[in-house]
Amino acid sequence: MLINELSKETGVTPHTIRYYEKFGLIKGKRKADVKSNNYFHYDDEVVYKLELIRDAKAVGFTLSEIKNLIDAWYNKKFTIAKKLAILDEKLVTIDERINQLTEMKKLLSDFKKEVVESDC
Amino acid sequence: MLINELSKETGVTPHTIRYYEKFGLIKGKRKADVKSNNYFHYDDEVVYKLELIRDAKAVGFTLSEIKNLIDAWYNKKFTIAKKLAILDEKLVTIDERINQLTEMKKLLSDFKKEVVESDC
DNA sequence: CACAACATTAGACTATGGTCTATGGTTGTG
DNA sequence: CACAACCATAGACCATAGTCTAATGTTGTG
Repeated sequence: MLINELSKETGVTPHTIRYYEKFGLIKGKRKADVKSNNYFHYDDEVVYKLELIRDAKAVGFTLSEIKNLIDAWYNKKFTIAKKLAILDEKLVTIDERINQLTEMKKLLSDFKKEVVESDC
Repeated sequence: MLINELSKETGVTPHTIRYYEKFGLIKGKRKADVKSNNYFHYDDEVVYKLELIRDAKAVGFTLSEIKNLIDAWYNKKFTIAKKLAILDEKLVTIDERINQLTEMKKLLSDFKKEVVESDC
């Protein structure tokens, strides 16, 4: 599929898709048999990657971290040990973030109680 | 205390403290009885606010959101209802983020299992 | 075939959250 | 009193993650 279709399928604008491509997160291919234009074609793997990017960004990973993750996922040159190292690192980060969020939640809940009780 | 002491106490650089002050997150006071200089003085409330800012930033709140939160905390002009609304909103955000992180954790854990199993 | 809709690249611009530099005045220790 | 260490303001600069514009070529429908 071409960039516009990919954009519609994923909700990521063509601009941002090109930005990600330049960043090395995804890759389109030019068809050798098409000589009249130089359009990039994208497959379902790219769709899945864009969804992964969206999710990973939502939890606060930077594009560089996501690149790392995508390499663990798709780069056949990476050894199993290396892939596991990347995954474990991200899992630790996620746990830390969940802990921080839980603490912040407690802080706000406690303060909320205070505010409610002050109303007497 | 002056800005340098505040910086040492909180680990936030004087530069960033001034940036936060310009942003409206904290406020120093000039002493009326000191005429020879125009130094700002900071009290313990500011120390606490800077710690709150550090924690809130760590969980992904923007400075604008934090400003909001600090207003709920310290702004005496806000009604109790308004304070509770702000707090509830932030609590919802935190829950959403925890859910997203939990999902991402599952995704990575599953993929990790796949990688481990591929090693047979 | 005109013309909209789509494709490409390169480069300028934006917001956020700082960080650094310049300039000039103040305070405290040897 | 020299001089380092400190304070203030203003404005330039940086990275991240886009977003927009310009210039130009291609494709598809009436």
